[in-house]
Amino acid sequence: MSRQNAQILFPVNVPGAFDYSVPEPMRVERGDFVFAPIGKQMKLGIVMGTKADETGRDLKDIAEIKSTRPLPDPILDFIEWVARYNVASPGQVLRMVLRSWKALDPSPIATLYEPTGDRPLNLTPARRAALTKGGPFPARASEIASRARISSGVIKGMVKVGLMRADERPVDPPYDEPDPELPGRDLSDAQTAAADELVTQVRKDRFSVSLLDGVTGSGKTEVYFEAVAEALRQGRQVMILVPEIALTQAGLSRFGARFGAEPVAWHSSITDMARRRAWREVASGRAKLVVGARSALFLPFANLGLIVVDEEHDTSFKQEEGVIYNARDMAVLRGRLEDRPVILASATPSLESLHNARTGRYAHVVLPERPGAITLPDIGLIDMKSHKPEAGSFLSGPMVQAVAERLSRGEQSLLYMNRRGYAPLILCRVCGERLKSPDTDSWLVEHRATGRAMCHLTGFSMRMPRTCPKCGAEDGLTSIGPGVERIADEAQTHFPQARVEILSSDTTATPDEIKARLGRMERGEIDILVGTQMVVKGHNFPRLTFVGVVDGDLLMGGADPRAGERTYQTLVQVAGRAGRADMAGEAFIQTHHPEHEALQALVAGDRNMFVGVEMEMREMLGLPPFGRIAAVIFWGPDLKKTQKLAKDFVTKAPRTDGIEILGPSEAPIARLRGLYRQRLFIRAEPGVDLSKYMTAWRTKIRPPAKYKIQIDIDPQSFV
DNA sequence: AGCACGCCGACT
DNA sequence: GTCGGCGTGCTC
Repeated sequence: MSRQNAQILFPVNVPGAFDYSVPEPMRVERGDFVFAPIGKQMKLGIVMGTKADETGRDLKDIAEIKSTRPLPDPILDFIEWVARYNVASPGQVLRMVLRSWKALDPSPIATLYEPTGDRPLNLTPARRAALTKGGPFPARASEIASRARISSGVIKGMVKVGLMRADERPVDPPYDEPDPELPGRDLSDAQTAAADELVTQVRKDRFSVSLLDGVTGSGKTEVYFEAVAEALRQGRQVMILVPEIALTQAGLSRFGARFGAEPVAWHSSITDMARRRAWREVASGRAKLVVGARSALFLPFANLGLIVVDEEHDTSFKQEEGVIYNARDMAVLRGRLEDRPVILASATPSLESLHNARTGRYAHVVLPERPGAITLPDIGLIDMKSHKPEAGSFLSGPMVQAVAERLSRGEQSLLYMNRRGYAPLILCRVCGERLKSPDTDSWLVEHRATGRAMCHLTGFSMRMPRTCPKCGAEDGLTSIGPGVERIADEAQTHFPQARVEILSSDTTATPDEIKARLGRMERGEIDILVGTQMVVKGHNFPRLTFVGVVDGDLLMGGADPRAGERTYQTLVQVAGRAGRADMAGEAFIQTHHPEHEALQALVAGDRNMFVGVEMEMREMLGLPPFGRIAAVIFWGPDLKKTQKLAKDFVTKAPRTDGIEILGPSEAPIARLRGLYRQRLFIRAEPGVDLSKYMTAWRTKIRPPAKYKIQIDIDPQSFV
């Protein structure tokens, strides 16, 4: 038998896999974890393929095979496809998969302690503290000690006298198994029919995509739970992707209630220990139900049975840094490579998914409104041209009137303002200076609650200055435009006796505060809640009967072709907060463009009308889903040279039919963290392999040091 | 990613 | 005169 050669992919940013020689008697196969020397270091890599050694090319030897189960074939394919599709290196994608590869080793063993249950009356204070404040058990002595503020010697002493039990156990125990046989909520006939359709797809056990399309309150979650239950019954694992914001304890407990066990949560801010445990249990196939943010896509499921993307239209599924990808699209890709069904669920599906459903590529499972259940409130538009508030105010007469009515009836109002802080612009009346973030073309936002001026893009923050930093004028700085804080102030001025609170994802608010605020809102202890995007999702406030959208135009204007779609989706979700229980709801949207089709469709409660107009526009312009778009951003420290890089790049464009180049031009945020930014759009006709085209193009030019070319396939953000 | 080589500022 | 700052390039 001849010596084996192996292609090894390392989790580093190199163009592809490297060739190594496999010393006999070692044999490797695709998916094996190996250690091999790369440069001066020994690194973990994955065998992507093997072949017999031909010409004795001088290759380094693989050092060691790790005796763990190999990565399954579908995820290896997935790594290569994701890299190719998004014009990234496979090594970067592998890095996302191997985030917690240390979990391959057996779980570390630790001595864990738990109370025996014995509770004599005459406990010393330290021992009592260990039992009452030391939990949850079992835990390491050091954890119990720090929670109970005692020394760990106390715990050892308690073992001796039989108050605690010590056990050698794996630190990463398996999770509780979800139980698919627990009864779900009662489903209506329409829901049962939809659930049956999804269950049928799961039973087929093959790749398929179903778009589960149902208005807020139609019970989408309960319906796809049936498909989840079916996959669990088959003994398979289920991956559920949700927008980051939905990964709250409240969001997860819905799953716990249905399946009798909390799902495994995966997102960017879990602890290292939780991450390692989750990765290990997912890779072994023991973790059955995983609910995660977009990065959960890269978990190495051993036995995947179903993928669900909840709120599939949500923009937070787009990763904008590092490897740029759209998790919704990659979820469909993963489903195809795993040959398993995918469910995309939304009350306001993306136009791309709707198009795929209409052309028959996706199954379209539509949930009608539940009879008797109140869904969308009555929606009215307030034309701000005829209902102009006085200067420095932002709530129109009809809006204030609507809130006043709710107050007098003891009902709640929600004012939606998708801008954090007090005012988005600080302007000097004397010299006209606009306060900006250092080295960045982005205004500083005034935050009165903290007395600071902050950049929401770079995280820069400073004490709110008293004098103009440019001309030194005192009292020249004015706050321009509204943020949630300012709207809350204005509401409080109108209604001094009302209980007004703010809900925004701000640095000042801890998760506990936010939870407490939501609780107060649910219990009716708040009259007027002023909130950002954060209030949009999933909360049910039974006494909320009025939603006021302060600025219905925020997302419109500008050159973003998805603005209309996003406005529509956001407004449907916001308006849907009102009147979910048995009280009728009403929503007002303040706008300068009441004629806009997104708003007209909203008032008419006619999604098809909006979708029709929007699709026509997209088709005419050759935009997705009727064509494909890529964006290229050029970054560099010198404006002229960055412009030149962009122009040179354009001259190197491979000549192909069906490609149109738009630009280059200055990016909307023309300078960020000291770097200038130029931007280019590429529009491709449907038949063109845009990823392949961009890859070929990218290899033709090498940016000078400190200059960067970033490619974004299917951009969502036009900033 | 991480390691080495490289070319310019503050130390004995 | 050297130590070391991190900017740049390379790893089968």
